[in-house]
Parts: sequence; C-alpha cells; structure tokens
Amino acid sequence: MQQYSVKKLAKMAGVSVRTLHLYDQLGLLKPSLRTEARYRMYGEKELLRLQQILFYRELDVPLKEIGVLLDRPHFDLVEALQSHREALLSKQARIKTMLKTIDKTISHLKNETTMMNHEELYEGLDHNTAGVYRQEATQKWGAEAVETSEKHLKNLGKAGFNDLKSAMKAIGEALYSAQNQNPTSVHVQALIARHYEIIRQFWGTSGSTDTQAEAYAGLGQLYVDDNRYTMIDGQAQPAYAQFLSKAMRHFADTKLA
Amino acid sequence: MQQYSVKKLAKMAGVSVRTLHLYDQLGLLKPSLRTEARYRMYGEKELLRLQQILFYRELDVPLKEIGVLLDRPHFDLVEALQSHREALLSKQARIKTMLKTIDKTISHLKNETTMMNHEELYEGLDHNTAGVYRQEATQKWGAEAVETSEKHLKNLGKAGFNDLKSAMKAIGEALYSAQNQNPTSVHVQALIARHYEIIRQFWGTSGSTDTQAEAYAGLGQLYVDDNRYTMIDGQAQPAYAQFLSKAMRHFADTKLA
DNA sequence: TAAAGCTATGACGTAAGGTTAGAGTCAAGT
DNA sequence: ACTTGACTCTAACCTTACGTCATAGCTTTA
Repeated sequence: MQQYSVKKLAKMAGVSVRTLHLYDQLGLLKPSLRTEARYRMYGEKELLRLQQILFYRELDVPLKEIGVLLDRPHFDLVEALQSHREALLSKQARIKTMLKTIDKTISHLKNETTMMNHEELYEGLDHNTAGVYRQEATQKWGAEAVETSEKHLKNLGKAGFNDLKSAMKAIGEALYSAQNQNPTSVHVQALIARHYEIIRQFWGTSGSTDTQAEAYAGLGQLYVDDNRYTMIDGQAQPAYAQFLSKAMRHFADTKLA
Repeated sequence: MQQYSVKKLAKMAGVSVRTLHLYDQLGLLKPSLRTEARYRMYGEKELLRLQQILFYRELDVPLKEIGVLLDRPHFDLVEALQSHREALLSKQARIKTMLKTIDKTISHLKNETTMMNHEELYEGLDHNTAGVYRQEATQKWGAEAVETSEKHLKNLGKAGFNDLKSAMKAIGEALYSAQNQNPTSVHVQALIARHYEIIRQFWGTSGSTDTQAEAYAGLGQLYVDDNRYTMIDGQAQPAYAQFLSKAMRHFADTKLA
C-alpha cells in the first residue's frame, strides 16, 4: 500500500505542507500513521479524503463544516467521487462549448485590425489621460516592461489572426508579461479593456450584446484553467488568473450596456 | 449640506459601523468632520467615496490597493460613478433577459407535476438513504421545521403552477424556512436538488443541456438580488443567498452531463 | 562523515473585520 | 431635573486559513 510524506501529498493535491499540518491539527485529515520520528505518512484513503475536503473548500464551506459533512456516518464516498469526476467533465464540456461558439463566429471575421498608437492603446480605459497612465506605469515598473507589454499589443493590431484562439494566446502573452508587476494596476486594466476590443472583432455582430458579454466573461475561466497562466516558477499561483477572470466578468457587467 | 452619523452611513451603504471605524483608521475613508465629542460626521462626498470603495472591494481588491486607486491624482470620479451606474443597469438587464427567456419557455409547459412521497422528495440527492437524511434533519432541527419545509415542497408538486415565477417563489419559501438552520446541511442540498427538478419541468425539452445548466446557475443570482432572501431581522445577510447562488452554480456544473 | 534536504513543533503575522468592555453623549419622556 | 434608551468613542482581544520564520531532529546522498 502506497504511503506519502507530507511534501508528496501536498504536491499531489496542490496544497502547502502547512495546510496539511493544520488539517491534522484540526482533526480534519489525520495521517494514517506516524513513523518512529513522528513523520506523518498518508495513504490512499487520506488522499481521497483530501480531495473531498478541497472539493467543499471550493464552495467556501468552512473547514469545521467540512469535517461534519465528511464524518457523517452515511456519507457515500464513491458517489461523492463520481460527482467530483462529473464536475471535471462538465468543466471540460463548458470549455468545448465555448470553443465551438467561437469557431462559429469566426466566420464573421471581416475587418482587419489596424495599427494603433499610444492613445488608442489605452482608449478602453480613458480617452484623455493615456499619457499619464503610461508615464505612471513606466515609473512603477520601468520602461522596458511597459514597452514589452505594448509591443505585444501592437503586434495584435498588425497580425490579423486567422482565428480567435491565437489572438487570445497573443493577448495572453501581453498579460503574462505584465503579471509579475502589480496585477490590480491601471495598466492591466487597460490590457483587459483592449483584450475585449480585440475579441469583439472576431465576434463581429453576431449574437446579442448580452450573449457577447456572457461569452466574454466566460473566457476568463480559460485563464484559470490553463496552466500557462497559473504556474509561476513551477508553483501554482492561481491568484492572478482568478483576478483576471473576475476582472473580465466585471468588465463585461460594467462596460456593456 | 447633509451630514451622516456612522450608523446612518453604515445603514445606507450596507456595511457595519466597525467597518467605517476601520476605514477611518486606515485612512481609506475619513469623516468630513468630528463633533465636539469626537463623533464622526460624513458628507455626500464621503458617501460617494464609500460607494467607490465597495465597488472595488467586490473584486477582492485589497483595501490598501483601493486607497491607491482612489487617491490617484487623475482619478475621474464622475466616470467611475457612471460605470457604477452602468453596472447596475447591466444587472437589471441580465435579470430582464432571464425573465424573458423564462417566459418564452413557459409555453413548453405540458406535463403536470405529481404528488411526491418522502423517497421522491429526496431523490435528487440519494435514492436509498432518503429516510436516513430525513431522520438526521429531524434530529437536528426538530420535526416541525422539517415538516414545514416538506409541506412546501409537496405543495409544489400538487400545485401545478401556471408560471415559473410562482414556482420559484414557492420553492423560495421552502428554502427560506430552512435558512435559519445550518445552510450547508444535506437537507438544504436536497432542497436545491429538488429545486432544479421542478424548474426543469418548466423548461421542458427546449434548449440544450448546457443552456439549461447556465440558466439554472443564473437563477441563483436572483436570490442574491432579491431582498426577500438577503434580509433577516431587518439586517442585510447576504451570506446565505450567496451560498445558495454558489451551490446552485456548483450543482449545475456537477450534476448536468 | 558532512552537506543537503526533509520533517516536527511552536510561535508570530496577515486581512477585514466581529465582538465585547467601559465610558462618555444626546434626545425624549416624565 | 432626572432617568432611560439609543448612540458613540476608544481599546483590546477573537476569528479563518493559512504564510513565514525559528529551532531542532531525522534521512539521504556524495
């Protein structure tokens, strides 16, 4: 029977060692045994239970509650796991559906995107103070970071992608380059605004405004699901992607009449 | 010029007095003046700024960041307020759209809902252990609470509503009666599962499964927006409604192939 | 055998408040 | 004038779910 150390289990489940220590202390997840030197060792059963815990944690159920839920005498582990599996399948399905919708609307692609100057680059956020924002960003992170980010954006304008997927990938690159800086900055807000503009070109006029807004907000989920944007230095860092997702949702709710 | 005490401002904005004390201490929102007795008094300007703060707080922007954002020299207050207003309009529009969709699908209403027994009542969650769950719930909250809740559900079966709106209102009643208990309980989960079943009857077979799931998850927002479910004892208590909304989203993602 | 890497416990820090506690203040009713 | 009830002040401790040391013991590898 397989046994895992704290580190191994933590890595497998994507949590910190500290988290496992805490869960042990709270009685939420006890190791199956302790070695001579009091090292914690976990078995398969504990791995499964941890999955359950994380599953409920996603819904912001407090840890105490989770303990009660899982320790219910008639809790059906198999059924719960199946539902977990279905949740993953469903997520996959949602992404597939979105891609399908995107593919359909690609056919509307007509007008070329054009070269942009600095003012246009930031117009999604503010018409008049583009220079100010840019200067502010430059002061904060240096000219190089800002220019790299802008270069990506400008390339977006010139490129004329033949599908939305590559457009998203390119804008993702730009966002990625800004990510090590302050993610709540105006600069990132400008990127998000521009992001929407570009994607809208691929949607064309198909679909109601509401549908477009929904779809756009949905795209945010892609960033969360794609490792490309959640891994930094080999460490899971979902905070940034989640902020993006939220910001996109927010943008869709706010800016679209 | 209008002046508000802490309590008044707190009530208007839907936050606690403690929150205002904290924001004052952090320098995020200072009262416009202090009375002789050091009572905090806020003016219109502070009310507006508080709106801004809450706006960004919704996106989980840390308070420190919010301070930086709002104190930016070129921050355009009017524009920000307009965008806030648009956000509200957009929310309204989303609800309207959903109602429209619902109205359209009402025409598919054909099959009558039938009387349910206990097993059926809980089938959304588990086929075999309905009795166990029921017993558990009874032990926890007493027979009366459970029976009241079930009565509502059974009435749903008998009623044969002529529109989805009243169906939702009725199931809302049932959920409301269970709300003072533990909202993460299996009992509430059962209610949610049943909730979905009933609503599905009104959707009939129209729309893809994905659309149905989306629409169902969207309904959760109604609970959040409707004062009926967010006010308890005259106090704003959005936690429950938000949990419901989340749970419904989760259910939609999990249970729908 | 010594360095490198893993582990243990304990203690403190964090964000955004909640929750008392003790004391002062204000308006209304008697 | 006096009391009552509602309101306010500051200060201090509590909370959740961990992150981040610090110190010390254990294991593996060169």
